[in-house]
Amino acid sequence: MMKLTARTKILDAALGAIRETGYRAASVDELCAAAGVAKGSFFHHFKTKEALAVAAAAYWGETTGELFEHADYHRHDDPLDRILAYIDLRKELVRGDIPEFTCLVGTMVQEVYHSSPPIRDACWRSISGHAQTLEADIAEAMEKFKVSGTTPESLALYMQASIQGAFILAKAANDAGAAINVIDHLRRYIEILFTNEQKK
Amino acid sequence: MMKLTARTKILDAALGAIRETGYRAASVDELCAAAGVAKGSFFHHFKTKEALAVAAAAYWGETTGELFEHADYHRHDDPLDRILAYIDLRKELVRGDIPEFTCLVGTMVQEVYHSSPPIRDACWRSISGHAQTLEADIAEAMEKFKVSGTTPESLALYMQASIQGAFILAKAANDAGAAINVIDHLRRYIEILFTNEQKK
DNA sequence: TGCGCTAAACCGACCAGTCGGTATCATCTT
DNA sequence: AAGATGATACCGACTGGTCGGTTTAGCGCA
Repeated sequence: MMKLTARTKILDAALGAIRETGYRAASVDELCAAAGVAKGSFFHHFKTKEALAVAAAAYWGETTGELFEHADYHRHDDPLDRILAYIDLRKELVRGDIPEFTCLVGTMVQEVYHSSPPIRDACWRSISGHAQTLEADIAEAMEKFKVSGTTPESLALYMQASIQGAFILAKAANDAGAAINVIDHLRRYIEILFTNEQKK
Repeated sequence: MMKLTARTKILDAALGAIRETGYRAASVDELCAAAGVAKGSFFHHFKTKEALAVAAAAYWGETTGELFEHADYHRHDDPLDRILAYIDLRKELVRGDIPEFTCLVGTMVQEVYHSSPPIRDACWRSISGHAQTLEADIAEAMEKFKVSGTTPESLALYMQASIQGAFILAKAANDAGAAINVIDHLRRYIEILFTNEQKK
């Protein structure tokens, strides 16, 4: 079990606050209050607010990584089924309020890509790292269904882009349904991409 | 020709600054300096910074709306060709530095969807308004190629989501190529969605 | 006694927004 | 024609408050 130290309490608070209000608007004082720690503890554990953001991006990558690692979708024998089950899982995760299902690093990187390269790179590590976990299944499916004209890396990143775009639409429309609609199209793309090519 | 008043100078400065650094980080003083106007003028034209953001989202919708309205892709006879040419145009627009081709409202809405409903709604009007300009072509193509299982609105919004996701990846990877890769997949989806269904 | 950690007062920089004032110009009055 | 009026555009010093970050004093456990 994870220790409930000040550090992890601050990280958990950061995840929630940044997903709600963004990086700049989430003040250190606010984070400390939400985490139930004093400001001194914050700067004891993180040299700067920027360092917290980098740590939060890594923390996000770890926690979500575990979620997907232990998910059921890996159980399917067919690689395409695994990919589609992954998409179904992403769709299922779109539940509750918007800050609860949207992506920390996708939110953060828009704000800081220009002003903070360290945070930007940490966000990219999280996104691309997650995308990489899909590449083996995609490679296997591409071979099995004789799909060419792209690469597992390229397709995995496209899936992440669609999902990130789904979150933007959900936020703008203030409606989770907008995200669901996007994920349904992503599923359809994958489906026909792998089943269509065979008919040629 | 547009009058070069303080108001439009501020709006133009806001477009650039917000796309670079985000809404919160773009301070009023900074915007005034970039626009070459005094702070008093800013608050003469916009009651609050939030009001500027709402106006900027509308202004963004107008200027980009004109760009697409007068673009060449409408000339194709075939509706599918028009859609694909639209995607090709979006791909061509991915040039130069990242702040120059990314979307103002997509950037802004992530930051403010929770804290400012007026800005959020203005962003949604811009996104959904642009998506609507694609619906007629999509409807025509769906009928011509006998595609069912979705709606023009749904597909138009998916296209916007993919493009927004493309921008997020480009920002995170600090590489416009990441956006190109996404748009290529979007094109492939549209292509096989309309040409595959016929073979069934 | 010493050390990892926490607490809260504190600091300068910067923030959005205010306010008193000037410049310009079209309209009305005489 | 000349002067008065009022609306609009613009200016920049100023304010109260918040920001990230520092400092100093103390707590709990070895």
